[in-house]
Amino acid sequence: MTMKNNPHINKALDVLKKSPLKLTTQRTRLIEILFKNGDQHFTAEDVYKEVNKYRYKISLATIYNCLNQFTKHEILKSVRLSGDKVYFDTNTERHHHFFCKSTEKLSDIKSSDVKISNLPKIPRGKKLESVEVVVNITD
Amino acid sequence: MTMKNNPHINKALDVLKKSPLKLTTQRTRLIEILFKNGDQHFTAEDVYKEVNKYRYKISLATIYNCLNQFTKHEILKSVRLSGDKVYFDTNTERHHHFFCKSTEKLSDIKSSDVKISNLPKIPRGKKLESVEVVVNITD
DNA sequence: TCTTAAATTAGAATAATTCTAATTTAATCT
DNA sequence: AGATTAAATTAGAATTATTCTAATTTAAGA
Ligand SMILES: [Mn+2]
Ligand SMILES: [Mn+2]
Ligand SMILES: [Zn+2]
Ligand SMILES: [Zn+2]
Repeated sequence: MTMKNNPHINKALDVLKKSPLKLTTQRTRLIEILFKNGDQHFTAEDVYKEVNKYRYKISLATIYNCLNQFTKHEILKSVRLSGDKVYFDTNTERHHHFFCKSTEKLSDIKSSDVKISNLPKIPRGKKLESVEVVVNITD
Repeated sequence: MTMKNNPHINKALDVLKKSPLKLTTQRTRLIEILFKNGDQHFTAEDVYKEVNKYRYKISLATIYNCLNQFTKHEILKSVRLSGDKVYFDTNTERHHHFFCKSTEKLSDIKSSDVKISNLPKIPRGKKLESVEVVVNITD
């Protein structure tokens, strides 16, 4: 009875099932672990450590493969910011972040909570892709 | 008569002279090259390639050392964003950026050109360090 | 000119991520 | 169910940006 019917997990598993990706043991296990507590931010290394606390082991290569595939299929979102590591985010909506330089942890800022005005026009010939706001904080 | 009295170069050299850093041939040369065209954004590797087009060679280790020291002494500013490489910026004022994912080039957005309102309050116990806006664009 | 702390350098080390190529497995097809 | 095969998993090697090490050189002051 290990935490059945968690809506975050089920939603992510549904997206996986509707994608062309195969439903493997590793992918199912990863989704169960990553989504069990709702919105989270983590690096590949975080996931590797967390996953391998359990009896079932997953290789680091597979963790990278899965996180990247999940991102491509919008089960996760990747967040790249100051620092060398890529963060993955269970929140795939458009939103912004606090980043604490002391703890190296991200937290969400709802897109609707920030109003950006007066943005200069996009350079000629280019098109807008996204606007990312990072609010850096410290302890 | 190699481009004497360029105000950008002179300003940067002045900051260097007022700092505790020694005035070496390599540092002077770097400042002459980096500041000759006003505001620029570049990676260490960019600088390495550019510098070594001239007869006077500077090692990659020295380029990293200098760029980092310059940043510490506010001759340059570092900009870290999506992607693995650190960018250095001759504009040390607070400002924001366009980042073109196709060309991997940065361009400036004046801080005063962007109005950010409704930012949620900083998490308890933390203090604000900076707000960075990156407008991602493509060709 | 002498002294010495700081700077430069080549090359080794590191760290996050991707790649390679061998093996296993999920899903489909008799 | 058993056979087939493209996709997935994996260990370990490779890659890339950056930092470190330790030997040598140099700037700046006495
Ligand atoms: Mn969240
Ligand atoms: Mn600029
Ligand atoms: Zn988030
Ligand atoms: Zn800039």
